[in-house]
Amino acid sequence: MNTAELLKSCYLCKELNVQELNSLADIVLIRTVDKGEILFLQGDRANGFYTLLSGLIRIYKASPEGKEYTLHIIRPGQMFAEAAIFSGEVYPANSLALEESVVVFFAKDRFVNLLANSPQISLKMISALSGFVRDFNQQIENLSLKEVSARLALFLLSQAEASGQNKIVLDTSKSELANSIGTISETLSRNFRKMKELGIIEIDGKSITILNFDKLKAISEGEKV
Amino acid sequence: MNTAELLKSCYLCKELNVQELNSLADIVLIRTVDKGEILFLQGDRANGFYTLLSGLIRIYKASPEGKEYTLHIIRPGQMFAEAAIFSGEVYPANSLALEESVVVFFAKDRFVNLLANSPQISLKMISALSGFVRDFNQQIENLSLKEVSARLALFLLSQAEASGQNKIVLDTSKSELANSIGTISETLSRNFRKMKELGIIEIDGKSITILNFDKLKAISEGEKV
DNA sequence: TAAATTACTTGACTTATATCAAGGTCATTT
DNA sequence: AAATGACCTTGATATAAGTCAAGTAATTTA
Repeated sequence: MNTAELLKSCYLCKELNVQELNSLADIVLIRTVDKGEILFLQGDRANGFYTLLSGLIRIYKASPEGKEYTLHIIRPGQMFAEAAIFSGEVYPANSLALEESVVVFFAKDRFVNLLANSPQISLKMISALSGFVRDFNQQIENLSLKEVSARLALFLLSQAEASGQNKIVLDTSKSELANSIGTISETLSRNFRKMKELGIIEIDGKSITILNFDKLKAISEGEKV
Repeated sequence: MNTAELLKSCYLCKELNVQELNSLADIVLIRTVDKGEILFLQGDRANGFYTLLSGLIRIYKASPEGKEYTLHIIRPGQMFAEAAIFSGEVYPANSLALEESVVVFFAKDRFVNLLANSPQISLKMISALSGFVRDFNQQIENLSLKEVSARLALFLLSQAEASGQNKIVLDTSKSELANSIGTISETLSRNFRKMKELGIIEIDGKSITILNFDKLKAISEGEKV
């Protein structure tokens, strides 16, 4: 895969078109970091920020007494060390690869230059990130719905709404779905069965048909199943 | 409060300094929307995007058959209708104030102009939003820790780490804390008591002192209490 | 200061859901 | 066609946490 294609997987670049991705690709540096390797240390001169393409990075500080504490665990797609580039000239924390990782380095000078010349790119980045902020906010709201049935109902409704159809075809395994709505496959399975028995949905493998939208909506709003 | 101060509460503007906020303030329009009022309709010409300062906005579409469905519920701090400004020239959905709301309108032309002249502002906006994306991601991770004790331990540790002290003073009510870690006050109360009995923490009203960091860490990682 | 309101704690009870264990279904390989 | 393995379903059980109800402590109002 070329650099532009790789970049696309970052939250930051989600809205960019091929041309824009290419102009970004020209100014970044892609680097592989081995498991256990240090990417930068607290106090190192900070000339830019990073995004993570794959792997896992730990950002941590060491207190004067020598105790370490974790500030962030960085997951693929995320940007990190961006605070450094204007709050000061050095990284305020250490970073360590918890797994073999691929990172993208954005040199501050070149990045600012690019933004100055293409405000359209700024706009798209801001927009993309705002969208994620909104979605994650929503997801946090949803996860605090206590019942699995409510979260499942919400998932089904949002899928149906997004496609404009009453038939949903899962694009993941049911275990993954379970995980994404904050439960386990057994519980998901039981919830599906219950809804099926009540005539709310019909299931055939990965395809689910909604038969009773109103009931599903009521469940998503907390009604007992 | 003046416009610049109001703007500061948006995710977008979190990193901006007074001067930058002022230059933004010069190009935006603040508007109050009554409960039940429509801000824009699907198909309306889109010259810019919004952020919400207070209130609650529903973004929804109407299907050809006349059925409505909600795309997003916008909460204070969030940006909305930003997709419109480059994907097309019209808003792709309707927006309705569910409560009396205060919104900020950013005209696209003026905003792009500002970004082009001050790439520093772009950089800070991108950085601020990236930070929120990371934090929310983290919060989603944390909420899916099944045990309340683990979530509470995580909260205590992160507070202590942030302040560098082993004494935490809550800046909210305990009910609010309960809600923010995804439980209710009774359960929180019982968890506090348990930790107190085990000598892990000491509580006096709103101030909590951590006596055993290691144990707390173990609990945050799933150890039974 | 007393009364009243609000916030927190505690106990008894119920329930949703995770866990453990077993069996079934489906697709792919041999 | 039999065998393998991944995924899903189902049942039995245990338990964390929510609900309901009552009491205590803290704060505000009069």
